[in-house]
Amino acid sequence: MKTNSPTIRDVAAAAGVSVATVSKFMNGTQRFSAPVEAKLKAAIEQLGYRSNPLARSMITGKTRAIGLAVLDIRNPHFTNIVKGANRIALQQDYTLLLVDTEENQARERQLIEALAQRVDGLIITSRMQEESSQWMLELNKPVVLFGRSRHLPFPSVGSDSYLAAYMAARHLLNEGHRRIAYLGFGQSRWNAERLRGVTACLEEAGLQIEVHDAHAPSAQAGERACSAIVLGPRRPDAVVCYNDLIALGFMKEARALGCRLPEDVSVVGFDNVPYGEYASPALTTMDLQSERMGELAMQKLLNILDGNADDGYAMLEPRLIVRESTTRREAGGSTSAPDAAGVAR
Amino acid sequence: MKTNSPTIRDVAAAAGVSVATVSKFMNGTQRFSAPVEAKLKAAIEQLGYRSNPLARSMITGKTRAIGLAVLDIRNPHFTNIVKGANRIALQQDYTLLLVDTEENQARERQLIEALAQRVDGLIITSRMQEESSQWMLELNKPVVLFGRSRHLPFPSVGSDSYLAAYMAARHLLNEGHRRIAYLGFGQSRWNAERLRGVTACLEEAGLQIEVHDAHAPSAQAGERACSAIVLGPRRPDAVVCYNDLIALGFMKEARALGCRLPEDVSVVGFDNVPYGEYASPALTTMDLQSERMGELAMQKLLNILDGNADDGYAMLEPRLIVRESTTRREAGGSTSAPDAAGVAR
DNA sequence: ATGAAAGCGCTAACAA
DNA sequence: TTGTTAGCGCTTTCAT
Repeated sequence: MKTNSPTIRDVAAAAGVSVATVSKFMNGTQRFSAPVEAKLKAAIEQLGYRSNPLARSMITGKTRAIGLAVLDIRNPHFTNIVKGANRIALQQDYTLLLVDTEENQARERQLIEALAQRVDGLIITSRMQEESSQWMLELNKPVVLFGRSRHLPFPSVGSDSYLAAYMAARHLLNEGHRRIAYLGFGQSRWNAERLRGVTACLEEAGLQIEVHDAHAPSAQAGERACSAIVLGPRRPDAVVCYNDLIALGFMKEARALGCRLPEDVSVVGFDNVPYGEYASPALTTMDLQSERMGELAMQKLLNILDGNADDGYAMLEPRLIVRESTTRREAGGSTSAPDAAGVAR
Repeated sequence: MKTNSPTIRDVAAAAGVSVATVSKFMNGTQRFSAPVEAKLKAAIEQLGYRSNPLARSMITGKTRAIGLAVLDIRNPHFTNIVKGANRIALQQDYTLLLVDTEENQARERQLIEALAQRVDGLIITSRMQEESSQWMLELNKPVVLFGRSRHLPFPSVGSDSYLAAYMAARHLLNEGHRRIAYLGFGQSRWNAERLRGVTACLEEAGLQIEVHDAHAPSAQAGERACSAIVLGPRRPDAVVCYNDLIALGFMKEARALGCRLPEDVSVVGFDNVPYGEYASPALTTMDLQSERMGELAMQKLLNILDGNADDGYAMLEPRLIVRESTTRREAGGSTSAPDAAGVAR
C-alpha cells in the first residue's frame, strides 16, 4: 500500500511534454493544440494522476480549506451551523476542518492557532470575551464570528437575541402569564441580551422577572435547575429558557415533579432544535436560524477570500415557533393566543 | 493583513544558525548547546515563528489530519461519532477534515477521493454497497469503516445489529406484546440485520412480523409512515423502528392520531440519541454506543498510522435502555418487565 | 553539535 | 502554444 502516486513529472514524461504544460492543463489555465491535449488526457488517465493539493497550496498560498471551531458539536444549534457551512463550502469546492473546542477548553486558543495555519479562513464560535480575543487578529487570516463583534474588526453573523427574547416574553404575556422566570446560562455571550429582552418586555407590563442560572447549556443542566424553580415558594407560571436543550431538560423534570405542562408552567426555548418538536408537549421556541447562520458565515468568508471587503454584521430575524408548551389547551389561561396564527411553523 | 509570516530562514538568520539547526530544534530531533538553544528560543519567540505544516507535510508525507465522511451530521448518531473521533484525534494532535456527504450524494466518491489527498487516513460512513466500493482501495490510504466489512480489507467498528434487534424484540415479548411490527429503512446497510434479529426472536415465539419501510432515517419519515401502520386493519401493539429518529416521529404522529403510548402501541428505537430521553413517553432504545464507535474508529486508524497492523472488526455490545415507551404504566399488558431491572440507564 | 545542499510536487514568470 | 527555470518552506542525508 506504499504506492507512490504519480507526480506531475511522470505525466510530463509519459505525455512527452513539459511539466509546465501539464500544470497549465490541470488548472485549465490555457488552451492546447489537439495532439498535446490528447496525449495529456491519455497520460493522466493511464497513470491515474491527481495533482497534489499540498504542493499546490505551498505555492499558491491557498488551501481551499476553511477552519470551523464549534463549542460542542452535539448541541444541535452548532450541528446546524456546521451543516449550513458545509453546504456552502462544498458548493465552492472548499473543505471543512472541524474542531470541537469543548473537548479541550484550555487549548482553545492553541487549537485555533494551529487550525489557522492549515486553512484560508476561519469561522469561530467561542465563549471567550471579545476583549480577550485580540490574538485572533494575529491569525492573519480572515475570520467570521457569531454575534455582533464590537472589539474585533471581523464580520459576523447572528440573530437578534434581544428581539427574540422580547418576542418570547410578549408571547407569554399574550397567553396570560404574569409570573415569568428566566432560566439562563450566564457564561454565554448571548445570555445578557436575552435577559434584557425578556426584562424589557415584562417591565413594560409592569412585571418583574425572576432569574435563575442553569450553569450549562444542556438538557441535564435544565433538569438540575428545575426543582429550585418549580418547587420554590413562588412558582412561576412560565419560564423562558436560555436554549431548547435547557428547556427540554426542564420540562422533563418538571413533569417528573408533578407539574402539568403547559397548564401549570409554560416553557419557551431558543434555537428551534429539531427535537423540540418531538417532545411533549412540543416545545415552543424562538427559531434563530442556526443553519442559515452557518451558510451565511461561510458565504461571508468565501466572499472575503474572493477579495471583497466585508466587515458587516448580518443579523437574522428571529421567528416565534408556537407549539404546545405555551398554548393553553384546556381550562386555564385567559386570551387564546392572538399571535399564534400566521406564525411560521 | 498580508503579513508574511516568518519562515525558517528568518529564524535561522536572526539566531545566526543554519536552517537545518532550526528545523531540528523545532522537531526536537536533537540536543543543542546552551548558547544555540538560547538564541533559537529568543529568535523564535521574538519573530513569533510557527513552522508551516504544509511545507512540513510535503516532505514527510504526513499531514496529521484525518478525513471523516458522515452521511448526515444532523443525525445524532453521526454527531456522536464525530464527537468521539474528534476527542481521540485531538488527544493525539490530529485534525479532522469533515465531509457531510448527504449534501452531495452524487459526488460522494469524488468528495472522498479529494479528501483522501489531504489526509493520512479516513473514517467513512457510507450507504454504498461494499461491492461497489472497491475504489476505496485505490485511495492508498488507511481507511476505517463502520459495520463489518466483508469485501473490503479495511478494519471496521460496529455494534451487533442482529443482537440488538433480537434484544429489542425479546424485551417487547417480555412486556407481553404479540403483534409486533418493524418499521425499517431499507437503504441502510444495517436494516437487514436488524430485521433478521427481530424476525428470529419472534419466530422462536411462533410469531410473525409485519414489515414497513420509512424511506428515510429521519423523524419526518417516521411521521409519514405512522398512519399506515397505526390506522391499518391490524394495528400492532408494538413497533420496532430502524432508529430513534424514526421512532420519535412515529410516536408524535401516533399520538396525534389518537393512540395512547405505550398503552396502545409500544415503541423501540436504535441509537440512543440524546433526545429520546426527553420525548414523552421517553423512548426505549438500543444503545449502540455511537460515540464510542467514533472513538474506536479513530483509535484503530491512528494505530494503523503508527505502523501497527489491524484489519479486525471491533464489535460493541448493544445495551437495552428501557424507558417509558415500552413499559406499561397502568392497566394493559401482562408481566411487568423482568428485564427492566439492572439495565443501564 | 552544527551546517550545506538536495529536493518534496507543484506554479509562475519569462523565454522561445 | 509550449518549455525553462526558479523557487514555495521545510526536512534530511551527509559532511564537518
